[in-house]
Amino acid sequence: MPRGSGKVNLVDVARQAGVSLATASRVLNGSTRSVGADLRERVRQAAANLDYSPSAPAQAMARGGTDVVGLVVPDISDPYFSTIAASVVRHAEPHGLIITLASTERRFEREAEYVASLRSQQARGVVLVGSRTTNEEQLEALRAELDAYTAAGGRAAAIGQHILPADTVIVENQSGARALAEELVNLGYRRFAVLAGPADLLTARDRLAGFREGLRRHGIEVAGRDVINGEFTRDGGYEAASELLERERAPECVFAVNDVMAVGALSAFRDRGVRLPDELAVAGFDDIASLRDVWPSLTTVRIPLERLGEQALGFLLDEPAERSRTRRFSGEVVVRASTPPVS
Amino acid sequence: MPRGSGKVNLVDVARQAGVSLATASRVLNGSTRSVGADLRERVRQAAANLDYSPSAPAQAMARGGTDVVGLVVPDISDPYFSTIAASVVRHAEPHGLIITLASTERRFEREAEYVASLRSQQARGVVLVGSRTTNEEQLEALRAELDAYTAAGGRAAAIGQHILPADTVIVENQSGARALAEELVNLGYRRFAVLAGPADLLTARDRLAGFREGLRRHGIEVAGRDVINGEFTRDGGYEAASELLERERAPECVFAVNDVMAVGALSAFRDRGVRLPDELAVAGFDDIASLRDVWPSLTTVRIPLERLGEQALGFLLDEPAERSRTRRFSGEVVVRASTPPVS
DNA sequence: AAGCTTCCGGAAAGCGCTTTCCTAGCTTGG
DNA sequence: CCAAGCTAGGAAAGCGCTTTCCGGAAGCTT
Repeated sequence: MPRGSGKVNLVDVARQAGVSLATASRVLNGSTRSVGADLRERVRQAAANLDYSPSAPAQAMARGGTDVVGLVVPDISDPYFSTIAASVVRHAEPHGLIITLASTERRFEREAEYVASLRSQQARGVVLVGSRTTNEEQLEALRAELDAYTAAGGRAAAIGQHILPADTVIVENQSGARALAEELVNLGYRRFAVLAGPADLLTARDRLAGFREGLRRHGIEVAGRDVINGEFTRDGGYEAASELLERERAPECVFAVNDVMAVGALSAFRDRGVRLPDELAVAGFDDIASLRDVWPSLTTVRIPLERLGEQALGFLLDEPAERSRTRRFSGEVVVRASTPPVS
Repeated sequence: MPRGSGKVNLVDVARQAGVSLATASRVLNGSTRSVGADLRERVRQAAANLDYSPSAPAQAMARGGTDVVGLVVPDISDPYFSTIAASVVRHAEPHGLIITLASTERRFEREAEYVASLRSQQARGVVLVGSRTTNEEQLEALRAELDAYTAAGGRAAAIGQHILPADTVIVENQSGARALAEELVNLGYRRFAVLAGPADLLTARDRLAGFREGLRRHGIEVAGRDVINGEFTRDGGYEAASELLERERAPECVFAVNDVMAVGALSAFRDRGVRLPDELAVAGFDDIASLRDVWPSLTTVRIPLERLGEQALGFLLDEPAERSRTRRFSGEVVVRASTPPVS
């Protein structure tokens, strides 16, 4: 490559090819209008010679839009979200979409800021991942921002609960947790405790509610004191589990509302000398791939995480619909070593 | 917010405020030039009223640059990379940088494409994460692209090996592995095997070399047949470990060159009925946080992953240096349950 | 062969912003 | 009291591209 000297633009290419700016542009972006084969070749050559790289901002301006899609997750280092992110990135690439990543560090009020930033960037769409809180103020701010964004032509998709003005991919938390509960009862467990995550996170609430419902079908209740709230993280699970062990009456089986908490709980129990899985059973939710190697391997509810991002992107690429759409994915109970049958 | 009707620009704001375009611009981007307090207030009001959102592409054009930083990782769902990504994202935010994420799915030839795309986007910088292969052709393509990018004013940083024309954050793989080897010998192990990852990945090679060097200091060799190559992933570890068990003479201790492989190996051993950790010890490398809950907990080499992204970003924000800079981070051996002292 | 359509290249009008460059109006000092 | 010096607002020139809109040339039709 010869000296491009870093500042080659279409004008240079056109000049070198001996054609007009318009022609050069037409050749280079495979436009609808045809261009003579000879000129086309000349332009191609010139562009290659000069190592021409089109200015994306200029294109965005002229075209009135970009190929950027914003991805907003609560915490990219959490394997649940990084798996979803991977699926979004993977499916974005073939469509020529560029993914912009934002991690709110679970400070949900920042989601609105990111959406504002995406509007400013003229991003084509946004994918909001993660559970929403019940904080109405935050929700309202986010909704307003999303409305402004879609009014400006942006597309929005959410993965989680359907409480935003956006096409939504829903995980059937409640039915999954219910099925899990029933399975655990079938295995012979009767006394349960739940590590329930933050009280205001909808995902956590749904899973708890579903779990309780499943138990209730068999006449089993979980007392409020056996439901321990905490962070939706590994450490949150560890702490909640530790707290649980202080109680006088230990449960037979602990349901952590996600896998990340469940493995934290596993460690907490082990650190206190509990013999797993015989002395205490543990179940999780999500079936995170990178957590499959813990011992005892987790009984959990498998979510098709790879599909979630794909579907969300699908929404963005589809024609905008009149009303926001919904796609539900259900989970599947997977029984593993952490919940052996009660003998 | 009144009807912005989605298409408000600075001209509208200026008109509503009854000032010129120039003044509106000066107010809104806290420019160097002062503007009378009254006008300033009028512009602010107008912008708020109209729910004005500046066009980032237009700004990029006029300013000749963006605040975008590209992050290129081999696989965002791998906890090693997602941890680094988290640290990059976290430290980007306070500087107003926007992170664009690309995951190559370990197809390294795509790194060059992404750098080209970033040049086109006028991105401020790029952070390339991950081990390089020894494939000279790929390396050359990437180097050429990076040179073109920096020639155009972009900044580049790499996390991994210093074989690219970029400021580099280096993990001291070799010395870390050496220290680990010596520690394992001190614990009483003598017969080792290594799950070595891909033969052409520099990181994997360095760790293997360092490990061997450490053993050699104590007069111990690892035969070539006890070094098993495979993918740098969990499944790669599982498979390599399975292969190992077919051998006639089992080792006392297995070193997997990263934690992800190590946990895969753990599962493989367990699936074959090996009693861990007494019958067979396992050690890893990286000390991935989300893998700390496996049992037996992994002896490993702790890398300050959170610092890596921070430092890389630091390079991008610094004044460009004459020659490319280097920052080294060393690992620290952490002994846990997976390698009990040999009695 | 004249009138039509078709085809293809070029000129030019933006896209929305930043930033020089001017200029009018004030302040200030000798 | 006037020249010199500031200050702050506005006009306008880009930034690099896409895309109408035009017009000349070539191909068809009858």
